[in-house]
Amino acid sequence: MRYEKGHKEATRKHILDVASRRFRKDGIAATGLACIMKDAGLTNGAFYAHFPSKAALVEEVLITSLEDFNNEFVSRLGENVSQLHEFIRVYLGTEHRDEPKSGCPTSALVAEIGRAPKPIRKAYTTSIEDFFGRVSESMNGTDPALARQQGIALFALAIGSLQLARAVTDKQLSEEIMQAGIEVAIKFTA
Amino acid sequence: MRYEKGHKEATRKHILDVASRRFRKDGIAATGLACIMKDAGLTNGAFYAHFPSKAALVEEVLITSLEDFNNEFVSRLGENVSQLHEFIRVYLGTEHRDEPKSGCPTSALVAEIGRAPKPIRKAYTTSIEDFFGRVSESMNGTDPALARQQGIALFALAIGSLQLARAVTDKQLSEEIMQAGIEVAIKFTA
DNA sequence: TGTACATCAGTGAACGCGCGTTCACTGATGTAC
DNA sequence: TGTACATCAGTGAACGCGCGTTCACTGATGTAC
Repeated sequence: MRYEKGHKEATRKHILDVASRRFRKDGIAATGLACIMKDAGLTNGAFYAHFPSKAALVEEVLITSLEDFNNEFVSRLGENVSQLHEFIRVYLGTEHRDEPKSGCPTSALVAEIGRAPKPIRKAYTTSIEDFFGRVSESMNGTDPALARQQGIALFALAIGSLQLARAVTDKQLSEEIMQAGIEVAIKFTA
Repeated sequence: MRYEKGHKEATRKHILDVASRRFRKDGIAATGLACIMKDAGLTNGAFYAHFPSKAALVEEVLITSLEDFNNEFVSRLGENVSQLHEFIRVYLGTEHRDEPKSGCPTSALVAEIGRAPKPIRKAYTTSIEDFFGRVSESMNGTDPALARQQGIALFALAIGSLQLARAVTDKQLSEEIMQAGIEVAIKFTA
């Protein structure tokens, strides 16, 4: 997050990083450009030297943050199932639940993406399709079609559980939701 | 949706209905009061004769729409598993995917609820806790703790799948996501 | 029965505010002769 | 080496607009004598 003013490409990347965290924390619609630029240590007007509009920023944030997440996700997966189980435990853990700003972009933003204009939804579709491909590849098994189906459903289970765990105020219920997601996911892929 | 002006209680209910649909369609943050009141066939100022603030409206909308959905959900469930499977097929169907405004409030709003002020999150927690209780009751089986765990995970899988299916632009991928959710859910509860 | 007043739901203009966006400008750095 | 000008990233005030909210008002209905 430390960066020097003056180098345009670095500033652009910096704005993307700041916006990506803000969007995941507060939502896209609820995050203003002024607030992003202030967080980035810049003034309002500088934004339009880097992006043509808020919509363009959103699109690029989604592409880059999903790519980053995909890379991190796939790097943690390997050939054996225990690595997948370990990942699910981290995904449905209190740290990830309590830090949406540095967490999975899909769980934070998927509903808003569903309501967004087509270019944004298209950018998301490309990224998630890539993700599904990588996940199903990493899931070993004789039947690749089944691996893909299980990969998709497991991801849906994970984002649904995380969102529920984030929404409820009761800590015990929140833990229970995450635990249910973990155990059912593990049972199903065992 | 037909209603007569002049009876305060009916107008209040009407505003709640209209707001509930708008929130599910466009999101809470993105929906303005002026737009809700216009949809309801009333003028701006009338709002504050019924609700003290937008936050109060949101809270009440969540309570009532979740209650309505719970009632509909539970009424469709019975003692046998095939009814549960039938419900999942409807939940993860094209009609529900394409009509969020009359669909499940959780799948549309859970992420925004997670970011909302505590009173709103508390209202949601009460409703969803009630829902989990009813679902686990309706799932027959010897072990009630297991029924509850499966009920929670199944719901998480359903909302996650629906949100993903709504977000992607590729129709085929969207169908595939819903199908994966249905098949995994059925396999798991068979 | 007719008149006077109270009640009540809803009207519509206005408020301050923050939004996304624009633009004339500043000040540091690079280049040319 | 010094001077003149171009380039470039970023500044900060301003734009129109729609937001949530307020409030003086209207007009229909209910109540009292």
